[in-house]
Amino acid sequence: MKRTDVHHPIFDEVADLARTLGHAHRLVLLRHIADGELAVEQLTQLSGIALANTSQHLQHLKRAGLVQTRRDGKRVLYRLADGPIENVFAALRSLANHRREQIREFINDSISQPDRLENISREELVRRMRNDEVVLLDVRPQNEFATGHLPGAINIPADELEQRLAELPREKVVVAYCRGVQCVLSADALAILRARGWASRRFEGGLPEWAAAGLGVEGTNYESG
Amino acid sequence: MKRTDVHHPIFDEVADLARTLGHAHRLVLLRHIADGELAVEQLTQLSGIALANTSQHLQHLKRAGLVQTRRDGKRVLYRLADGPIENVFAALRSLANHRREQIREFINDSISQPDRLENISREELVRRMRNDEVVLLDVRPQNEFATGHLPGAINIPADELEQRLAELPREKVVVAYCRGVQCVLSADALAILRARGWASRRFEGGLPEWAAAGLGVEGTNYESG
DNA sequence: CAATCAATCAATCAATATGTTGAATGATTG
DNA sequence: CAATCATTCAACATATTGATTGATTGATTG
Repeated sequence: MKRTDVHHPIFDEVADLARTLGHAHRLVLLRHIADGELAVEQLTQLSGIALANTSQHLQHLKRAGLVQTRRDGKRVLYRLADGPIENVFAALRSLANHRREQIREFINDSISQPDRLENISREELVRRMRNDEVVLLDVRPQNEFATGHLPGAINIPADELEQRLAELPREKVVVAYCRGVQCVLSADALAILRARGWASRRFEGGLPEWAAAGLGVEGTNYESG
Repeated sequence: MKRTDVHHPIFDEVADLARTLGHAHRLVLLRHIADGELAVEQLTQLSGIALANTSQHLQHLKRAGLVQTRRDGKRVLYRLADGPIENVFAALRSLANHRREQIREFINDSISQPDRLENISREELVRRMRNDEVVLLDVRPQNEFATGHLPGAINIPADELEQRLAELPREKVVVAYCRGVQCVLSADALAILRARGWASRRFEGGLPEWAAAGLGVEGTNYESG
């Protein structure tokens, strides 16, 4: 009788879009791409996904209009397309968190609680830095660290952290940071640190928030970036 | 050993969620459920999806935590679960629209190019009104509407349209009109409606053409205006 | 131009997802 | 309790998706 909106194309379009986001690998890739233009091989390194597989997922993302490409010499650089992509991701993540909180009301999962126990505000960070209560841990790659970092920060890229934990003092609170809210490196670092029993927090805003607040940055040429 | 973010469970959870939204049938079902608690068979009627199939998709949604159920007699009623589900929906839809608009830029510029698929003639409008196939949408401000409007028209000023879309029926073609050819309100309205998947047309002549043709006008004192 | 590098393509297999059918369950009605 | 109604389950056929491998294309380098 009532042949309704099943046939309306918007549902198919939205579904396609959702399906494109429906694979962890593609989400991981998108996340990295959101941090800036990256070549395919860099993405394989960052994500640990096999080369051809990475390429396929990237093309899936491209077909869906979520990323765009340009060629630079022999490399193909992927960047985020225009449009409210981050909103979708944020909404999905927030919904996932909401569900997770409901399910795990009892369990104290340090990763899933993006709250006061995990994050440290810029204000609190500045105060505790003055009191020398914290150690800053920059978990970005070396080159990014060299360009600019928070004063006094130690640089241990996230993927080396597990091996180099010994370099971190036990007697202070470790505050990890990376490229900013959309970057998960510091969250990963926190998971590792907490698993190993370090007192640790995450400065979610990362370098961008710090610099935007007009606080000093150490490094070669952060201004030019 | 490289502990990258591929292993971060949030990506899997978000991906699961996205995959659940990655099928037009489930989106259609969700959409209906969002309007209120509904039983399975009602949903099959509304959506046109086969019974067992509907049930399966509903259970998929339930597993994903997007809907909840309760029993009422022999029927099982589905309702939307708590949490920011609508946000995800809205974000996805808005992204889909964004892409669609980019594609459409080649095809036509909806405001400047009168397009027969978009505009409805007075003759066709009259005919379809007689058959009760259309809903008239007056997008002018309230006071103008009060003075005079097409018979049976609903009044939703253009700038409130986005918030009040729920007031419009899905099963009829929405015909938007405003002050006449030189007024862009109805064109804006059409953009919104079509972006959200409404079957919609524009009566470009608006109230002036209607009245000039000697057709009846509802309202307090159109003559005096 | 041959060698090399980055990325994509093509082909395959395994794993999942979907739609359909008909049977089974759970609750209500007479 | 048998009959009925609403929903779910189970099983199957089919389609889609994902990972892997090796070949191929495009651009650069010497």
